[in-house]
Amino acid sequence: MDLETGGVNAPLGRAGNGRSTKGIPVTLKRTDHCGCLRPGDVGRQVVLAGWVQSYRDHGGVVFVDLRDRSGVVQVVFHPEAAAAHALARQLRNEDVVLIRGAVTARGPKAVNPKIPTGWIEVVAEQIEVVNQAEPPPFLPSQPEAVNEDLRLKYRYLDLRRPEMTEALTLRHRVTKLMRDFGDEHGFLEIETPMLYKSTPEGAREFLVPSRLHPGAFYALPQSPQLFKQTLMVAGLDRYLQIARCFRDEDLRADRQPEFTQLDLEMSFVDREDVINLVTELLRRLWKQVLDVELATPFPRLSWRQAMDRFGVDRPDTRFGLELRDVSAAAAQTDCAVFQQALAAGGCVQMIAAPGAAGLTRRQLDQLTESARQLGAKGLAWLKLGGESEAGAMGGPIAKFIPAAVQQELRRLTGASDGDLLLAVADTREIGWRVLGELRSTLARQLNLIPPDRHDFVWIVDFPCLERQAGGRLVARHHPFTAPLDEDLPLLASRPEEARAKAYDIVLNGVEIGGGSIRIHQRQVQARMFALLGISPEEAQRKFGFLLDALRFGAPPHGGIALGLDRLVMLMLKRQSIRDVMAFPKTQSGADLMTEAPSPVEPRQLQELAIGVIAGPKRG
RNA sequence: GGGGGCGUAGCUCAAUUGGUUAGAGCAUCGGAUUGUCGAUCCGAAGGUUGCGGGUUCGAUCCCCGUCGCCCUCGCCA
Repeated sequence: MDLETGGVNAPLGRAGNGRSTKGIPVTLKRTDHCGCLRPGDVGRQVVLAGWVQSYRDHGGVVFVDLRDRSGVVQVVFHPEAAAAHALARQLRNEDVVLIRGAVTARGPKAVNPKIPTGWIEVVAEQIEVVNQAEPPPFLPSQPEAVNEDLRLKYRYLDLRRPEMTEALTLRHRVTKLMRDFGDEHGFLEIETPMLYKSTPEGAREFLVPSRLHPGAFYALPQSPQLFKQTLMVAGLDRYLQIARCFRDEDLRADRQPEFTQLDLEMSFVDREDVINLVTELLRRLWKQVLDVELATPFPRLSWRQAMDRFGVDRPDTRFGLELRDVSAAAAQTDCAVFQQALAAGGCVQMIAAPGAAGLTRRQLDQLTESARQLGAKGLAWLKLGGESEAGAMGGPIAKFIPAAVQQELRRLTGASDGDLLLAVADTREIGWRVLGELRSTLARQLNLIPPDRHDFVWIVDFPCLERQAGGRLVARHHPFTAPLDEDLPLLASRPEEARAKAYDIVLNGVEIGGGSIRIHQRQVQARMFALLGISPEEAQRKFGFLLDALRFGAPPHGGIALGLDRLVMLMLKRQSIRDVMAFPKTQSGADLMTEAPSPVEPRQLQELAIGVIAGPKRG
């Protein structure tokens, strides 16, 4: 090939904007990826393919930063390669090019230590401009953050950014490892239907009209729960799926209408088997993807311990500020709010905020206000030490607390001078809720959360059931969760106290997965439905296929689902699961790139026997 | 459904107490430039201040409505 021709391209005619590159044949074939070249490649002839990230035209020498998925490398055009040089001078951001040249060591003064390829550059001999780009709405290399709605509209530009490429790459490595791990442990990857039966329990469903059955609908699955149990009855023993799930509820930074779970189910196992397997999976993920060695087994808390110590069932164990029940000490005070709460059968709970005795009255008022919004009647506070002498207590209620009880409170909470005690006197549940929330808020405010911690904890022994405001019992996990064997008798007498063979895995205060051992006996399942107020007819209508399956030889089985998006988000320390999904939706469920959801043709509705009551919103 | 924040040039932002011709950096276009890497230098172009209404002599600024995005409570495993 003639090095002087610089390829087959005619001049680009950039200024005239007659910019078609149609009909120009591509003759070069890629040999290497931009970001992978190293000093060891010096001397090699390579062909690179990628996008122009920036160009620096010095009149003579021209530099082009060429980017592909692997990274960026600097390409140099010298005037001696005249044709290539002439084309290079007309390059613009995000043009797509193929470049042939020699990998060359940079001179000592020309090294750029900021990029991995900064010790070498490619001296171009030939360039083919595959496709010219119009000036994009934003540049993938732009240092300032771009509005998220713009990023979502031009997602293909956004995904060119290294952070996004990194996220999708890591996500791929995570799912690949999950599949490999499952394969090693005897799991079969089995797909389950997306067009599914509507079972209006739990989350609101997306409905899909059936053309062949006018007036009837499929639902998109909230999860493959019932199918995976059915697969166990089928004797497939171990099932795994990277499963898409759909829930039509309001969105958050960590919630999308469609999201992904690692869903798995195993036969002839108990709780320990599932916990051990998932612990090993997580240990391996952190080791092989993040190069972090996790200490296993992970700590384990019963649901009740988690609530008593942290006020929530997904405790962030990276910091202290634990709740303490100080009811016994509070009973020995003359404090009216304490006495009233205790008399009403409630309790007094406290947290000790280290070094927070210096909070201003205004800050304390704000805490009190948020406590009220969370349902408390108020928030009592005590400053230890502070303005007065060491060992003293300050605050509006301090004078009602005898010295001996003050000492007892210090002992119970582990607080000392300079700390702040916050107390809620109310029902136990409100105390949990309020102090659990304040605990997180204070930890952030007081900077008590250590970075770079990976605090996993298993939460076990959840209550099976929960009594709703109206007095009705509902399943806390789902109605197929088996009670602990020793708690089976409680179902008849005190059902709220029965604990379940359920487990959640929590990382840094975020629930990343949950599962249970399922009921595999029809009689137990029938009792559970009865407790939940689901009549046999209703149960048969909604879950008949599973009840049938339980009659024909169901093995004991159980499983878990891990939220893949949240898991990857935490691994990458991103603030939103949208940043670890290729094509996420906005808070109102819109896809700004494709403009879904959109109105449809009347003909389509007619075919589906659907009438629309309210029209779509007008922009 | 409720609460809060944001919306100004293609992008990121500024604009004094409501005041005269709405500015800057990047991107774009033209020119210069042989070692840059957020290149540099000279020049140019670029605005329905999300949209609609109101108050005012005068609105980017104040008020009402509306649309969009984000955070959050409710909701949701």
